[in-house]
Amino acid sequence: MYDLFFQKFNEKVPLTKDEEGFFKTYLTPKKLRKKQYLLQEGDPCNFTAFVEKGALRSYTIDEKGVERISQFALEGWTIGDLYSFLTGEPATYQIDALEDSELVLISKQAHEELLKKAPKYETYMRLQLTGAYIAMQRRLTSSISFSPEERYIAFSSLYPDIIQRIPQHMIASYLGLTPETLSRVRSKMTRK
Amino acid sequence: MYDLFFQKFNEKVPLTKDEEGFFKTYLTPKKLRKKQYLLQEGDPCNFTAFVEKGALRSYTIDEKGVERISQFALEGWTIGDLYSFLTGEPATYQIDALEDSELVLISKQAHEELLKKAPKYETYMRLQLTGAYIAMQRRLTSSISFSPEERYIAFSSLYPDIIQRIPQHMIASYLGLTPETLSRVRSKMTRK
DNA sequence: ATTTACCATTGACATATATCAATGCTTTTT
DNA sequence: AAAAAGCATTGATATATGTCAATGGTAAAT
Repeated sequence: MYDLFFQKFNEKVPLTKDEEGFFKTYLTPKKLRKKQYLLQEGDPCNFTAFVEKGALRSYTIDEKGVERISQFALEGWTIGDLYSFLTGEPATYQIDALEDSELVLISKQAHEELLKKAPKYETYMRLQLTGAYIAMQRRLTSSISFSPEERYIAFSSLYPDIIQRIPQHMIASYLGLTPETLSRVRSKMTRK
Repeated sequence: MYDLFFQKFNEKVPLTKDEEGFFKTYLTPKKLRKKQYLLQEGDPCNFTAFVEKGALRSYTIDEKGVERISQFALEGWTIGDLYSFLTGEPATYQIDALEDSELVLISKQAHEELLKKAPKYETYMRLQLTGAYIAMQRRLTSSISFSPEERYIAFSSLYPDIIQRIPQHMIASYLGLTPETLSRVRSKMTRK
């Protein structure tokens, strides 16, 4: 049930079996059907979710009803609304399942207790955040400096598994393009 | 010399005077003249720099010689190339001073020792990173979803001090615009 | 004090991307 | 099995932004 979670955790911070057992008491499993919400806009996000199986996305909807996807999460990734999680403010993102999924949740309460009781958890969190920060910086640079075609190419080579599993118009949304533009970019690429 | 550094540190993680004294032994002061480099592309970034006084920027230069500013840092901010700092890889960013500046450096070596010896330092780092992550997420959303005018307005209200002190064409670069476009956006705004 | 570098603005024009609309295909729902 | 929904593609057109070039002002360097 928590296999992948502990595999990833151990890659960052090695744990003994006893420690794993201790951590397990703070984790909550959750299953989600495709299209089901994990988090609705306006609710406070009182968890982070690790994806054992499946695929999710976080996104906003603007005044015109256009979806803006801010993040995908496949197996081994973590997803949530960090700002809301840390501040208790209502979430600005919505999260739902793109496929039937199995998650491992860490509630805000568990998070706070673990920070107090388990130094290894704080280290894990720091490393998680570091990775997320670097990935986001790369994406920001890409968004500001690169053309749609360059962004799509970079995305494809970084996340080939997402290209396989996720509808193209969602990738367009993630890249900040219209579906039409992405379609044209792709057709221009294959013609080359 | 380290006044602002410890003020900000204490806001995140309170320290006793003794602890401050302990931390001080790991810090290095540095002064920089306007236009001087703190970090050149290709050198590994073996420090993070806290700005006591002055202003800096980090940026890349693309094949065409165009500067892309990725970050500004005024008093109380921290700047560096986190990826390079953590991995030891050559830096992808350059950093230089926009005004005469006074910095507090934490070397990579100091960073690693502090992580081992001072749990409060790890907490401080985690909180720093969390804040940086949230700020970057906001900026990314802004970059993908908002028009140049909206981006400029958001930036102005978030960082009025930067608007005051930094040349406009650098703000354009940060926002991912040409200087001409930013100029026109501004003139359209005032005409309203 | 003079010269030089830096900077913001404006105009004319080119180009990339969005928007609106229609079509056919595939998958899901009933 | 039929209907509906979701999706990718393509065309025509509009709009926003970039590019190139010129100007005048201001601050910095000599």
